[in-house]
Amino acid sequence: MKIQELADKMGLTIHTIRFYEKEGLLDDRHVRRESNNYRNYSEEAIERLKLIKKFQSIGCSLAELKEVLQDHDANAQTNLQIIDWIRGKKKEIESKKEEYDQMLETLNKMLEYRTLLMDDPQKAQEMLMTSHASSSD
Amino acid sequence: MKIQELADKMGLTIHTIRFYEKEGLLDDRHVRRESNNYRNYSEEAIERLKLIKKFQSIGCSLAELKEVLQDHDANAQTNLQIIDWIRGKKKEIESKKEEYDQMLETLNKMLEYRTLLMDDPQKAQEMLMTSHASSSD
DNA sequence: ATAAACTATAAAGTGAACTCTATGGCAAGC
DNA sequence: GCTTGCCATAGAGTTCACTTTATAGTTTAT
Repeated sequence: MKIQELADKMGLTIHTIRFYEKEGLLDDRHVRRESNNYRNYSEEAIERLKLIKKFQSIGCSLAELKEVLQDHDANAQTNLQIIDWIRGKKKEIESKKEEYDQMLETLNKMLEYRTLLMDDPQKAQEMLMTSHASSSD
Repeated sequence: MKIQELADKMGLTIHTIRFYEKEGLLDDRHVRRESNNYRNYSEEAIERLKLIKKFQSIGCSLAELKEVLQDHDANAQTNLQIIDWIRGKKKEIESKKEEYDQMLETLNKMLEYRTLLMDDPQKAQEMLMTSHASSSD
């Protein structure tokens, strides 16, 4: 598979894919070269890019990913470090989920205030006086 | 309250606080000037910075925040837009939470694989053959 | 009264993650 | 065989959110 095809499949630009390669996020399990020097991507490349996207969406940096996506032929020390990293990430994600729950509460209060502001500005003003649950503190 | 005191309270640098002001995230409810031109922060500044931090932690850009934290003296049109924004954010957060749940599953599988790799590399290898739930796609 | 510690502004610098530009080689259709 | 389009590299440019630097005025302690 050539670069444009992969880019289309993944919703990325060819620039981004080459950029990831340059950053060491892809290796020869994912890209090889044809005789004309064109890049040729394997199916594993798709899985790798999906994994990158997934990790990115939870706030991992590319540098972090580079470490953790290393092949398992790395030494045991690295393996232990990766286990630590995974445990740390799990905790991060769990506390992030709690943060999100709080945020939903905040957004609900904001919505209540803004809706009231449309219907009855007088009452909205009163709401501001008694609590501080708006976007206008 | 002077800028250093606020910075200490909020765990920010004075540079960051001035930067937020320049970006329009603070107004005269939060900062005024003393006769010597020093900034003087109100208690509302603390609440505002807390809100900024909260929104930032769920991935809002400062530009986005500037829009949504505007005072309620904006017109009704703006108010409607803000209500839309809040609704959109709620959906975003809810789907983000689902993503996080999936991610936790992925991490658990990675952890299982990496742990097995320490104890019994042979079996870990077999695991790779039957499923694709590792960092080594 | 002088040093230190704090305040101010304006502007340049940084790092992450792209994104784009310039330049040129290959390939497929007419 | 020429145009169009995809591929290559190298390097410059962009955006965001700070962060640092340079320069200078103000306040506080000794």
